[in-house]
Amino acid sequence: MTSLAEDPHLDPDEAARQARGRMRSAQILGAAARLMERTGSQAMSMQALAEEAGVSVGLIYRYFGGKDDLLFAVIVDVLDSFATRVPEAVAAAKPDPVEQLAAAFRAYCEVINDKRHAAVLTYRESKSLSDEHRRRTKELEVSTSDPLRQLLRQGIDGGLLLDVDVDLVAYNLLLVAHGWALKHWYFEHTHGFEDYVGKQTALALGGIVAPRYRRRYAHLLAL
Amino acid sequence: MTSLAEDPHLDPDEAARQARGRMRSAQILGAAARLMERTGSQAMSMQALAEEAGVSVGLIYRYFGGKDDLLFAVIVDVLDSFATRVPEAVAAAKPDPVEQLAAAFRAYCEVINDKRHAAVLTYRESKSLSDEHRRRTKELEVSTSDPLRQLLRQGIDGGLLLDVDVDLVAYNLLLVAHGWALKHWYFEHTHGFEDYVGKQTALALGGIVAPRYRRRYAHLLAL
Amino acid sequence: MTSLAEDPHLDPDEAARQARGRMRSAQILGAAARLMERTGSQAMSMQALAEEAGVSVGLIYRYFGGKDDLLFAVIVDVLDSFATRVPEAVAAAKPDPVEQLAAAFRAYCEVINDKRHAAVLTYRESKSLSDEHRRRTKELEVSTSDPLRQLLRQGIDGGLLLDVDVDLVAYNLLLVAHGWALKHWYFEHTHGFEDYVGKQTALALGGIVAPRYRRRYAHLLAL
Amino acid sequence: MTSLAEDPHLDPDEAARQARGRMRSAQILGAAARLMERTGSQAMSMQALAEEAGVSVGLIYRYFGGKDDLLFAVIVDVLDSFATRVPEAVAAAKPDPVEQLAAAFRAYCEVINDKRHAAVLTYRESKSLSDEHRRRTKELEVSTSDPLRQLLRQGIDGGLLLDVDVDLVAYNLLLVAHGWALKHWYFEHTHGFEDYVGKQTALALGGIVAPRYRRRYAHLLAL
DNA sequence: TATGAATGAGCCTTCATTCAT
DNA sequence: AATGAATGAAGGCTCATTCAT
Repeated sequence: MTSLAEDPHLDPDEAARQARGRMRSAQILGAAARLMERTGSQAMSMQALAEEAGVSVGLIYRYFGGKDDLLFAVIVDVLDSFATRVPEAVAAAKPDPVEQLAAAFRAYCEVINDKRHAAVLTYRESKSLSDEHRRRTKELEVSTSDPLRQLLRQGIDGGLLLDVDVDLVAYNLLLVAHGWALKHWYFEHTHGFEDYVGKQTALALGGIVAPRYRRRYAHLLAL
Repeated sequence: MTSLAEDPHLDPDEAARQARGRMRSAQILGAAARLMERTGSQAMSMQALAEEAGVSVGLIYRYFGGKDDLLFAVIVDVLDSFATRVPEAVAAAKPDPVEQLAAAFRAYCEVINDKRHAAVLTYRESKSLSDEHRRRTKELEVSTSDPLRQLLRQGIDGGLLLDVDVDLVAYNLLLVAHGWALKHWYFEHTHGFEDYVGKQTALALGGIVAPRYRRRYAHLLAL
Repeated sequence: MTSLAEDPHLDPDEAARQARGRMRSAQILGAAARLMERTGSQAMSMQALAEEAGVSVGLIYRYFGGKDDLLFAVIVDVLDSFATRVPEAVAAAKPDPVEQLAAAFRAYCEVINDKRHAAVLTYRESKSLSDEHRRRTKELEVSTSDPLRQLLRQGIDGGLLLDVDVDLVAYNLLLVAHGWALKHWYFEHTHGFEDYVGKQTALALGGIVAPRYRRRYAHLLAL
Repeated sequence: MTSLAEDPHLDPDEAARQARGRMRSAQILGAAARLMERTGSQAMSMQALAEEAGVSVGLIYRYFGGKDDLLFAVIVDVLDSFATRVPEAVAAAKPDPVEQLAAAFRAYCEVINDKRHAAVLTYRESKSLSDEHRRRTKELEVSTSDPLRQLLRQGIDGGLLLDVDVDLVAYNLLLVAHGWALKHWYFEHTHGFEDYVGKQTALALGGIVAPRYRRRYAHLLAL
């Protein structure tokens, strides 16, 4: 009921309980993402989810407020992954805006590939969210795309990129990254994931890298 | 549902009846698209649809087989518009693959703008379709994107465009066209429709027009 | 549940345990009465009761057989108070049937005032009891009202009271005593408890005291 | 949907529909009162009600907003009967406050006897009502008891009755009237309805009729 | 053609009860 | 003695679909 800030020195029982709780959450969340992707969030019945997750119906309600919160939690889980892994990828890339942009885009795609089931929900199920949840989702989406916008801005300011509409290009990159999940069933047979990311990177950068720097980024622009 | 080519020799009563029938269909279809866009197809109740359309529940079942058929009909209605208006736009454009490509893309965007409510359903509600309907929807989508692929192929063969992956670029163009409907609530405040189409055309072509022809298409590439 | 007369020779540990047990019982029983009065016994969830009582759900089941037994225990607790305190009040009053009747009535009212939460349950929740529990409740209610009937009979036999229907008058007195709990929210602002008891005593006796003895009981009959 | 004030000249179809609607309402309301009395309103399941009423579950929701509204409707139905039949009885009685008081009390008892199932609900189920419904119920109860208070006031002003607490006596009369429903299972074997009403009238009036007028109302005061 | 009353299967959610710790 | 995670049956309610008028 009352839970102090998680203290690692808490008694072991409490720690074990929390660990089991997190496991349960993940177990249910994963099952929910799978089912929602398969049939849509509205068509997913809680009984079906219980079966897929291997728990009882009642237990789902101990961990999540209800169907709405569950959808929200699945979406937040993806957006959180973006918030974690994209900055990591940027930090690991060469200290160059364009290289970092490519790395960020790849990171978006990788998260989407990892959480393919959940990623499409952002696009498909936003109407099923409550007003409050929709608002918070939009906030997260915006802040999630911030790295892209910052790098684009840096590239433009440094003369590496043409003076494009930053918001629009960032939106396109996200759209294309989600495109892998949306038509995954189609592309995984014709293109592999690496192929998809490489070609999309080349297409996207091809339209915005300043001509004089095209040679420098030839490894990214090669079709 | 199945309507053979109308017989011009039908008696006048029959003609009037068919006209009223088509009007009823459109009336219901429009209301359905609006409601589905507002809340998702699953959340739309047939009783709510009846009210929105200004008819009784029973009547909907006289014109459409059921809820599934209704969703399918709404989607087919959009895809039909593509099939009609894109070729028209191509025929009306200058006889140049790149010009025609731009015209086709604009036509896609215009249809999506006109039927914004219904357009998003293609992305959002495909999982709600029956297997048979989903199969036919995919078929239509593929044939719908044929003009793009043909024009890209022509442009590449004529040396006007770089040797890009035709399927991928066509997919991107459709993705971006639908992007207008998906984030319409966001862009309509920052970019107008014309702005959106112009900039997206420039971005897309900027990445694929062969360098030596960039000047010829400067009016399309201007950011 | 079943508690034999405690053995005074029990070891001290056992005694302490029993004491804690009784405290727990009272703690849970009080919380149950409060919650039941607030929302009805059916609407009271065992988890809510656990929270209100400050114990775990499991513990409730160690002390009470289940929800049904709990309701029964709450009701029995009130009826037990009647069985204890009414005879005490009668014994403490002057040795006169009418004085004792007034004292008994006052005692009923006092118990009801003390256990207002639980008292209404007798009226409101009898339908929620199992057949067996309902039977035993009725038995207790009847024996609970015995003092009233006996005193009325004595008064009539001694010529102090008119020859009224003993059962009916006893029933009325109980009804009016419970009336304090039923409309407590209303009367506590217009009449105080003392006012209520005094006036009701006067009204009830006013209708049944033999005319020739009205002066003797003027202190009870004054409106 | 839009229903003008009921016009007797409305087309016959509409009239027939309204008639059937009222029949359905009564059919469901009666079944609800029976079941609620038998097991309590909370324990009554909507499926059980549907079966008892001989309709489908869904239909209940066409006529009543839900379980809450149903309970409220049942209670209002009783209170409405009071509002109708008590004034009628007063008007039909001799033009004398005490005679009219007795007639009013009898009318209360008769309504309660007729709608025994529903009458107890006022006492038992008030906690199951929503705040708004409880407020409106209380309003109705107060106005329902107005005739009693008025007649008592008249009797006192005319010197026919002792100067008793009007609110309290009115409350007692209602309590005793409901007492017939509350312990009906007990009294119907020992007293008949007529016996109950007669004796209660005598008891109640016996305590409040001014001594000098006791002979005039001997027919009401005879035990 | 058109209506809308009626149906009932199925869904989300709650909660009494159990049991491993 | 005490906890609370876990279960699953049951209930309120919705809504796609039918059919008499």
